[in-house]
Amino acid sequence: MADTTSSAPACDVEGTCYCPLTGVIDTLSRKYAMQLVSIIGAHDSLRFAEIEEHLPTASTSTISKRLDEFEEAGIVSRTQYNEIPPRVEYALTDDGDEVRTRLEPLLEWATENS
Amino acid sequence: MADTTSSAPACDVEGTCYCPLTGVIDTLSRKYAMQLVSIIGAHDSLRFAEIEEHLPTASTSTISKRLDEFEEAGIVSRTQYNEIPPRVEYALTDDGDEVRTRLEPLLEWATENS
DNA sequence: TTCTTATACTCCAGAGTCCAAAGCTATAGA
DNA sequence: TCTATAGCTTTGGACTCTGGAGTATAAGAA
Repeated sequence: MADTTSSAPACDVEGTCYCPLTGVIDTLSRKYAMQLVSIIGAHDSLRFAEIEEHLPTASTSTISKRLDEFEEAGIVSRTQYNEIPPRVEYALTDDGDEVRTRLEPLLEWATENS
Repeated sequence: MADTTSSAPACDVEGTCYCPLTGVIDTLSRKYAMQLVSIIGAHDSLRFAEIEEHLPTASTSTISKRLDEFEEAGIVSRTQYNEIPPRVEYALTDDGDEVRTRLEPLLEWATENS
C-alpha cells in the first residue's frame, strides 16, 4: 500500500484484459477438452462410444464430464433417442463450431511440433 | 467384438488425429495457462509480480507452476538478474509466440462471448 | 542494532479433479 | 436364466489446485 495505484483495477494492457475470462476458456482449460471439441467437430455427429474410440487415453467418466460441461457452456448439443439399447448423439452447436474454427490452427501446430 | 474393425487403431479421421497429443496442448490444458501465454505475449517481457497483477484470480503458486511448465515446454524463457532484491524476467520464446498467435483469435472470441 | 521493505518464489494442508473398473438401466436373443 | 448392447454413474485412490505463511537477501529507517 504505497501510493494511489494501490487499488487500481490492474490489467489495463493496451485495451484488452483476460483476467477473469470465465466461460468458454475455463471449459477448454481442462484435460482433453480441446481435443474433444476438435474430434466432435470433425464429424457431423458422434455417439459416446465413438468419441471414446477417438480419445482412448481419456477415461469414460472424464469424457462424460467434459460433455456435460460442453453442453452447459452451449458448445455441444446432445440428442437422445429413446430406443433400446439407448442411442445418444453429440454435435457441435454454432458456438461450438466457432470455437473449433479458432482452435484448429493451434492443434495443428501442436501436432506438428510434438 | 463384432467384425474385423475390432482392433483398428481408431482415429483415422480424414487424415488427422489428435488422440495422444502430448506436449504443448497438455501444457495449455491447465488452469490459467492460455491466459498466461496471452498476458506474457502482450509485453516484451514481464516480472513475476506484474504477471500476478494481470491475473489476480490465480494464486502465486499456480502461476509459479505454470511458468515452470512453460519453460519446460520451451514456450517461455526466464532471465534472472543477480541483483538485490532479485529480478527475474519472463518472455515468450519464438515457439511461445507461435502458440500465442494461434491462441489469440480464440481468446478474443471467448472474451466477446462471456 | 533491530525493524521494515522489497522481490520472487517454495512449502503446506485441504479441497477439488482424474483414473480404471464395476455397476446400472432396459430389452432382445440363446 | 444368462449374455450382450449403449450410455452412462459410482467408487476409492492418486494426482492437482488453492490461499496463506515462510524463506533469502540487503538497503534504509527507528
